[in-house]
Amino acid sequence: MKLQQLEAFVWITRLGSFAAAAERLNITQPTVSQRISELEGQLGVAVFKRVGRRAHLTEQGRGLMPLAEEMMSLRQNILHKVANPTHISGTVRLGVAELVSLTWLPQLIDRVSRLYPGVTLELDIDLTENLWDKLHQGVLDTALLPKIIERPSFETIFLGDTHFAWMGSPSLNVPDRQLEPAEVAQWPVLLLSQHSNLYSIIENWFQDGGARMQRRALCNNLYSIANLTICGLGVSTLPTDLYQGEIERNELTVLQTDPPLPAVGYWAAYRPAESTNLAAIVARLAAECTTFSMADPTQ
Amino acid sequence: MKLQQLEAFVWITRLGSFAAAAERLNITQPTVSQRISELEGQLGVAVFKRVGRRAHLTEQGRGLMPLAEEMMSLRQNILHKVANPTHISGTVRLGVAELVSLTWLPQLIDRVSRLYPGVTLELDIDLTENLWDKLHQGVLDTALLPKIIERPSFETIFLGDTHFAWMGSPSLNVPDRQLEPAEVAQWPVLLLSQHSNLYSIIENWFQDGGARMQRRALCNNLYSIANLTICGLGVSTLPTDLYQGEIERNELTVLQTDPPLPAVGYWAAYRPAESTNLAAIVARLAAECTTFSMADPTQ
DNA sequence: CATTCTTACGTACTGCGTAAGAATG
DNA sequence: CATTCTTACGCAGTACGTAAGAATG
Repeated sequence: MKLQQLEAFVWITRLGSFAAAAERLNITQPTVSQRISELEGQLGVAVFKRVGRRAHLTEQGRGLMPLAEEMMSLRQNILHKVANPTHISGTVRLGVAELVSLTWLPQLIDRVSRLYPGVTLELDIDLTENLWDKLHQGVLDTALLPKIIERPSFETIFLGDTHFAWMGSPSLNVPDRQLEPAEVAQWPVLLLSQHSNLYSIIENWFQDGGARMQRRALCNNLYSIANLTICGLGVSTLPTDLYQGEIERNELTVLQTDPPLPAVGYWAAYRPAESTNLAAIVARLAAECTTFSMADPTQ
Repeated sequence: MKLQQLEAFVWITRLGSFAAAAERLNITQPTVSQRISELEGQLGVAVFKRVGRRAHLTEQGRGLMPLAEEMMSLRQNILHKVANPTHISGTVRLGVAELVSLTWLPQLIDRVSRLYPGVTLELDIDLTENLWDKLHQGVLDTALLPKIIERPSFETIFLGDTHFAWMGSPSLNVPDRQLEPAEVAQWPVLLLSQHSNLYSIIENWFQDGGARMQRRALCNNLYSIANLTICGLGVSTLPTDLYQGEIERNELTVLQTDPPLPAVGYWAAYRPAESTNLAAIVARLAAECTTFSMADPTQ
């Protein structure tokens, strides 16, 4: 019996098909078949019943699953507790909300590559909802994103709050006083796509203020939104920390609003019994990066 | 990281040398070296410090040991709980007190080979003390023997009591009444060797009765002692069940003694976290055999 | 100098991917 | 007919044993 066989078994069970497990493990699907048939041969029992083109767990398979998962987590335990970080190698599929990609991500990558030079990060920058979906599907190991609701099937680590403010080009001649939602609504709004977390925050902000926004554009790319804002095409909600430079150079003006925009909490999420607990390592490093950068933003 | 590597590591640590682990695992010593250097390479830390020609655990090695042992026992857990017994294979080194070899052993072998056809038993019939030593050394997986004192490092399963009686040839003209130790001492005694459990029992029996025996012969083989007894060379303590036939055929006579000989409890002993928990399986089967045979001695 | 671990090397085998096949919805 | 698993086959890397070497008590 080999660890690889159990690993294949675990991922087939989690993802529901041999093919999905193969993709997840970066091996071909026939190889997954082979690992399972070897496992079954050595145990002397079938762990999957092949009904049609779908594989379901047999009774024995259901018994095996918790033990195999324990095996996987024990392996990772060994790697954590006794292995030299320099020699840990593997790939972490890291989903990143775009805002994070614009702030802490470079630090995180730097930190990972210094502490775990053998670890490769596969980045996927996407919108919040898509990231959760991919986490569930097992396509991602870890995601850095705003936590909307509790997801009991994942561990989460708090990363930090990000503060947003309405910003616009100085050419908009924004008055230097508190503005209410209805006043902000006089300018067209540049928004992140509906799948994003920020979209619903802004929608609520206007709704609660009894105003209706005029959407100038939806975009799935925050960086582009900032550019469009600088060009004077409308107002948008941007992270204040990130655009401090533009504000000081008078390329962007902050709109003082009442109520202010709520702070957005960001979290690292990962599967608790991750086959590679590199997922957890990266999540923890991410948390370190943000506390670090919040204490000393120049770093 | 592979299970084989951890297995080698565990056995080196238990037995204290690469060579001993190699013998234990039925592989060559260079192969053990290779497995360890691979393990160390993949963990990026040395688990043994090679001081002189002796290998001692490093700090990381000490951390690894409990995790590796847990891994081994988890593997065996899987084999037990989900594997088909017919497909379980391996070798169990079974130490057997000679008395057991003369009574339950054939049943045990039969039972093992019927339930676990893939399992090979390597029998080692020896005296009690030697069996304990070999268990400690890791040469044996399981031993069936009288339990003299508590051995906290082993699990034990009670097998049953065996009753002994003084026996002699009818040619000795044993009187048909209760004999005291001093009277038994008139005949020369045929004894199991000093390393045996029976030896000390008999020595105590005479001592407590205030008598001194005349030792005719010490032998490490109970079967031979029985033969010598039948030939009239002296008296000996033999298991009553086993020699019922000889008694009925008037080849042996039972000496009625006061006090009678104490019953001897037999136990199966094995390492708790045995790398192959086949050790535990065999111990349990042994227990089943004896209860079986005591309920129905014809089987 | 015997014991113990390491290194070197040849061989046999295992495990993977590609490609083709079978089954199913 | 697209999707999913199985089978067949060839190649490459792995893992073992033998043999020789180094170190030590």
